[in-house]
Amino acid sequence: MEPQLIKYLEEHWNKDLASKLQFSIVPKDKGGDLAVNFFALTKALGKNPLEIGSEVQKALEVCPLVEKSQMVGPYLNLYLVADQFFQDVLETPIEGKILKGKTIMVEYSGPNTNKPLHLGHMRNHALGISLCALFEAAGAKVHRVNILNDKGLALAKSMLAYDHFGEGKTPESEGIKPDLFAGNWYVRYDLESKKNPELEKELPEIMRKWEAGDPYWQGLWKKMTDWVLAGVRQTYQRQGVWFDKEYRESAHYERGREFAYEGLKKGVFQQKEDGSIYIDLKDLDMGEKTVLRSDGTAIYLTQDLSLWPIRKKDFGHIDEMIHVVGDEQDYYFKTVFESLRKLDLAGDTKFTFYGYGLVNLPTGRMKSREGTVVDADNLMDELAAAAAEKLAEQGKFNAEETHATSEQVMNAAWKFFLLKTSPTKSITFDAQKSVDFQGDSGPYLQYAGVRIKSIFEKAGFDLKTGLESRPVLADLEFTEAEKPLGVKILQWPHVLERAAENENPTFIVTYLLELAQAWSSFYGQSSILNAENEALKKARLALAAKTYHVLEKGLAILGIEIPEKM
RNA sequence: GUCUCCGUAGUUCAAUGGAUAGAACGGCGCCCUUCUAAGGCGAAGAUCUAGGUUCAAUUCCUAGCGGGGAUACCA
Repeated sequence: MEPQLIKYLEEHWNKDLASKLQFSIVPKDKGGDLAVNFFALTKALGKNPLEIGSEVQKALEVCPLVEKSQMVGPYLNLYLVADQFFQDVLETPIEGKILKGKTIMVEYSGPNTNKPLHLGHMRNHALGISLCALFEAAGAKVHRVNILNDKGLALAKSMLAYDHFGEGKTPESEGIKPDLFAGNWYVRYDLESKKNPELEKELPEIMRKWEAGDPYWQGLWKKMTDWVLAGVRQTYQRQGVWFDKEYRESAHYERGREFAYEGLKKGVFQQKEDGSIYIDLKDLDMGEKTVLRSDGTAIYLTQDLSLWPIRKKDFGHIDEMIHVVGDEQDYYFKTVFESLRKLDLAGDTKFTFYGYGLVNLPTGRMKSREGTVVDADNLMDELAAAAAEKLAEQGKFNAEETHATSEQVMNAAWKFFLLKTSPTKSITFDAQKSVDFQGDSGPYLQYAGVRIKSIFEKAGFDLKTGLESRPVLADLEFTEAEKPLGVKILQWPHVLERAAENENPTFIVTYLLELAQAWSSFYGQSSILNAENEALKKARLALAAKTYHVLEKGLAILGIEIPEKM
């Protein structure tokens, strides 16, 4: 609607300045459907908002789009001609194009292969899933990548414990999820090393043998990482996490060493007397960062640096590389990015550290040592059980439906909870509250969608075909009752654009809540199937279908599905 | 010390420099012989402090106060 208004005003008011007008939402109960403000033009015209407003108001007097207009304070509130308004509503695009032509790589999850996923990963996943879907909805090409941290001291500890006490047990023989099984040996190491501090001394030897390719330790390593990965992948699938490509640290860390020597030869890295190699970032106030230890082994930074060229080779040009990681790694990633720049590897790629705040518990910070880490699978089970209980009360589901739906509701619950707060803020995850589906919640949004679906089922045709056979506006008759919901729908493209530009799914969450509220309020006040006349009924069905499609898209961006029933 | 993120109703969160700061939970009052009450309607309730920039500041700047986090040959 704005483009048509601007076009009209360019012709009938001011050719150069009309496009600078700012449109905004009319606050509740202010009257009007769309507001125009003139703050940006006060200097250019040397007039105050009221003067400009009345000029514009005059120009719009005979505009076919505007029923009437009214100055309220510095704003000109427009009452739009219903036909035009609702045509715009029904034609609101679901997809955006602001990122069209852009290629974005998103790295997320980054599990350690020594234990199961926990609550912290869930925030990472909620953000990773939604960022990727958001960019795609805004027109970008997205590559989802993962880095599996499958080597290191932690894994050596697990191997040691299994080697000493494993007795050949397997996840199958014990009947537990393989990542949990493997993770238990990591816990076991902690326990045993407290009893017997001597154990710790065996670790360097294990690491050395593993790196040297010793068949026994390589075999055990493969067995244990495979267990963890098998379990982690089960969890990924349950959560809707997937990747175009997974990179294993173990597969390319060797390359890091060559990489360090190459850099030294080129003169971008320096060497110390003890043989260690470092990159000088003092000019950027970041000190010196070691890239190769004095004993010649690579560190994680080196692995990260050497991974980038591999990724570029795999995927070609990338406009933006986003790392979704906890914000405590801020400094670390700054050094990675600066190093890539110094190495002249960054090209024109924009590197983004997407840091998110910690997920705390009401009792404080999660600490693996204190056993306060919330396991992802357990949490999801808990949520799914709560959902299943609620569904059972409805009494219209068989066991299979209950399971499928409770999984959908479970995913909606935690994803919503972890996305409704801005990424930069830390979250206190209250398990009790997340199980409570009252009010602002993922299930609330699903419920709104389910109620729309239900209406269409009752009306005897499904939503998809309802969309394809686009309603003819002439057959429809809208009233003021539909306006607030229409206004909300019109905002969608702007919200999508802003969320994509700011790389912030929280904007989508907030919007969907408002949309669902507008829908529920409309639903509560106006009957659709029993509307006063056929034209109004058709109009309301068309509006309901539109609402559904925006809601469905928005929820899909958050990684949330709308169940058939609930 | 330095860097960084954060500070909004009793609580958990929103708010692209613009209208009366939006929700939800909790507490209060309503609404199920009418499309699913996991819902709707109504009333109460908030910007850490002090300066500054601006016609306009929750938002930007400076200084405090309070809380996370980072400052490794860990990741």
